[in-house]
Amino acid sequence: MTTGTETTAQPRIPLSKERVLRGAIVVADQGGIGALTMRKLADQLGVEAMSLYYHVANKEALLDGVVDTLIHEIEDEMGGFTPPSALSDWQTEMRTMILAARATMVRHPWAPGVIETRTAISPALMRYFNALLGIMREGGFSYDLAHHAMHALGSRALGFTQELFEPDEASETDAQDVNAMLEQMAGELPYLVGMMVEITHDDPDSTLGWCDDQAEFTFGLDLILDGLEDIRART
Amino acid sequence: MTTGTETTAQPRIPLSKERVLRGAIVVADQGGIGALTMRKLADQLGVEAMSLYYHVANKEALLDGVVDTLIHEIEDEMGGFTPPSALSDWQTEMRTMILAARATMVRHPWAPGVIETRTAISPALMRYFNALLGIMREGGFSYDLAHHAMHALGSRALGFTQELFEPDEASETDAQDVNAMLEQMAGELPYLVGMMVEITHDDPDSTLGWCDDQAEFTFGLDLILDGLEDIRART
DNA sequence: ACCTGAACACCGTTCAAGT
DNA sequence: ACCTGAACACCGTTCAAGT
Repeated sequence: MTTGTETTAQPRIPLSKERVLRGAIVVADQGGIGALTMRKLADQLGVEAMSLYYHVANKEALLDGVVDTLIHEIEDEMGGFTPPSALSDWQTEMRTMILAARATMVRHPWAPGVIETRTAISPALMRYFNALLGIMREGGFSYDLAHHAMHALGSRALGFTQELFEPDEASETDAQDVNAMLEQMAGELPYLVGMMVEITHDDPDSTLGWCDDQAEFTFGLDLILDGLEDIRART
Repeated sequence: MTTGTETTAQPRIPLSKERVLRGAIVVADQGGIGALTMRKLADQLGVEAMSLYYHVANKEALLDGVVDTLIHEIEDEMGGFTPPSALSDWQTEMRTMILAARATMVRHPWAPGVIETRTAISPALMRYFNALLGIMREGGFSYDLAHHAMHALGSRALGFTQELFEPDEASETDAQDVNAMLEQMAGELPYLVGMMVEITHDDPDSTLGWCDDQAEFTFGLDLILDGLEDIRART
């Protein structure tokens, strides 16, 4: 009851589902998805953990809501998932939309992991997909091809991909360590070592974390979009 | 000490890292990844939870080992990740290898989720990648293009993709429910509804879980492989 | 209507101790 | 060398109770 400065949490504003969801995003942004526990979220909101259950059924429902909020964020930034403008071709419209989604994923690196575990599809996500399908339909796709296209894109449709070789960000292996390691593996893994040697040679600064994620993302995206356009034009 | 039948666990065989890892795979296969706790794994092995820590540093290390074992399984099935045979083109070799990996993922549906969370790369996975790179190199790829290719494939290189619209397997929504739902959404989501109507119309049996995963996987895979071949042939 | 305290079942993990 | 018991810090969640 001290009238001291209320720095982070203002206990006066009553809780609401929206405040809970926004709080969850803040917690995950600051501490990673591991920090998003009911207890820590409650702390962040200046409340007891059990109060959250009044606004959200359980943690799964919380995560569902978080994803929905995030997609909503993309929608607002784009000024709504508007119907295709017919001002440009389907491919550039699709590219623009997906890269906008990607920008949000880059701002919330923990989001892909959460999205992957959802079993229900959020209403906002349905609107997003509807918009992508609209772009393809107006661009001359059959529903059948558009359906294949969604599968082919997979998570890339939402602006992220599952990399298999995620370089360990924690271990700051420098170029020298890498070279020693490569030397050792060269016998068993000639092609892998060959690739890494060539790439680190072309770019002296690069180490194991050598990849330009944005460039690789657009390379893969365009590869798929170009392939789809080929099929569309042929049929 | 009763000489009764030792049904599941034989406490006589001493624990070993291999037995722990194989046990973990059994537990996950039977009860899903949620069932894979140190305590339940210990039960399965007829041992106390704390005994596991003698053979495995912690749960993260356990999961690292599980992934390594799984890739090893692929390797054994294929008779080793042999160098390219030069008997066929790079594209069919790549396809064969990736579809073999996929078969293992289908047998262990929880595996992709575990693989995604790994931060270290397992030795077996390195051999797998080396083999893929070998196929591409011998097929006429530059290391630069092969590198792009690995990124473009992402998790598809290991036989799985992240779908965004995973139909809820639990809810057995029948065609009638789906139609009612579609009716309701038609105004806001015309393209999404249009696609689903057409697809459920073409195949009267199909519902929300309408997709042939294997067919969609190969469609996306071939789209990427064809695109890569185009680039390779042009340069 | 909205929030809380105490309690429960379940985690991963430590550490000293047993054989 | 290999395994265990007791204990700790931390989860999500329930339920009856407070205002």
